[in-house]
Amino acid sequence: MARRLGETAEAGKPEARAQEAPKRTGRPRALAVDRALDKVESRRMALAEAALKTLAELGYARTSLRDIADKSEFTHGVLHYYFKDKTDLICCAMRQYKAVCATRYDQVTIRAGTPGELIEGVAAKLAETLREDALNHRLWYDLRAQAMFEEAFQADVLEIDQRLEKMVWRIGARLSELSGSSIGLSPAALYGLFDGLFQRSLLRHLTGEASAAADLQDEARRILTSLVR
Amino acid sequence: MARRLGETAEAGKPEARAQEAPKRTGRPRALAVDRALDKVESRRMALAEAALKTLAELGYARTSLRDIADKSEFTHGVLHYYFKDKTDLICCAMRQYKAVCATRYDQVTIRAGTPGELIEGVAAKLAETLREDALNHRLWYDLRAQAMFEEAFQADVLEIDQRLEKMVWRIGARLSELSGSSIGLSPAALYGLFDGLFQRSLLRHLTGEASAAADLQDEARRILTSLVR
DNA sequence: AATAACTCCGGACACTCGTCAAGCTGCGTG
DNA sequence: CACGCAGCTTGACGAGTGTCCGGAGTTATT
Repeated sequence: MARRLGETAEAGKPEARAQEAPKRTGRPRALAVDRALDKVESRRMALAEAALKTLAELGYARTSLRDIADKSEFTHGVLHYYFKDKTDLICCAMRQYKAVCATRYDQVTIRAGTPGELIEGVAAKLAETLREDALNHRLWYDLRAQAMFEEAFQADVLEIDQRLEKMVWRIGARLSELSGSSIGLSPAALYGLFDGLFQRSLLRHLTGEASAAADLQDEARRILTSLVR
Repeated sequence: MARRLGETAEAGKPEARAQEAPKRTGRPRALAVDRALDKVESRRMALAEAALKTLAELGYARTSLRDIADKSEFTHGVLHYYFKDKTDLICCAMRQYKAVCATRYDQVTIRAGTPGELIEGVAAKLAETLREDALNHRLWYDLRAQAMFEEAFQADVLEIDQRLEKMVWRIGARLSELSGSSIGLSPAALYGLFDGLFQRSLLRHLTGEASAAADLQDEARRILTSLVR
């Protein structure tokens, strides 16, 4: 007989407990339970990664659960074993994306020793990102637009947005520190500036405009230079 | 018996000729033909408007042709009489949107007599737009994201994007003219700045942040002021 | 008046979708 | 060894999709 939600006290569909506190307890047999939880969590992560890959390729509107399953090593039925529904899966995928997204420019920011180095490094990194990670970024813009319609996505999107704003601001703050002059834009404005510029460049890049990355690099250099002048 | 595509030489599904040159000729009987074309065109416009309304409400991913027809005075069967397919309808709707979208700030730009008036006017208009036309704007961001996945939308989206950039630049040029000092940003950068800022504010506004519009107004004022300083 | 063309309706089609239930397999525990 | 459960597959369901078609009603032409 098949299991139903809440049928057994100990077991059951894993996502029910995956939402709960993942704390390790010192009780007997906790080790086996922990290993099981780890396995569940690693499966969830693998499926979320497949979801990200599929969404980046097809876009939110054209991605079905079967598409996602095809990109994983499982079949479509498993998705409801590890996730409550499609929304739950996509939210989980976004949280996974979140963990990586907002540190991309930190190495450049930290390593730069002069304003010029920082400006060149950031501009080059922007162009590199546009060229080599365009699909993931178009997914981000897609999901952010979806969040304007679908309440379930809003919390995660807002948090990612804030992280990105802080990351951009770290660049601005470092630039200010290295140059000794304060930049005349608020964190929100600086983020809006680079986000808008990148989105514009991404659209052009994806529509076949070959110079989009180089143009972005030039533009970023010019803007950053004028900020400290 | 039902018509098929290309069955008759003179008549046929109207969208086939709606794509062609809509020039009025001086030949006999042209008047009746012209009136028929006008009627077809007005139907297409009405349906495209229903499409825009529906898309703004539900988002691209959740909008079906039946939803659109429900918002019009027709049933779903008519859509394929006036449009080749769903993509054709949405593209037509975008072209209709295009006609209005890029003149929103021109009145403010023209009427302002001092830099302060222009800055205040633009900032106020931004906030007003956020408050009163949020749904149409989230549709725009949605469709722009879709264009990154769907080739059919790219041409129209790119053209709208260029119009918006020019509109923003008209503000910048006027500000430069009124203040006598050149602003230190390129058209692309200025557009990216305001587009990014507005998109950020829209997300916050739609997620229930009550101060989003006021914050946008303050931020815009600050930015514009610092551009001419 | 008769005929043709234009408009529009509503149902039917062949899918695809998210979801769920039943059953198989292999492993670990009693 | 037998049992039970976790993990996964397979197949089915009902709802919803874009598209197409036959026909009815209306308008225009001859």
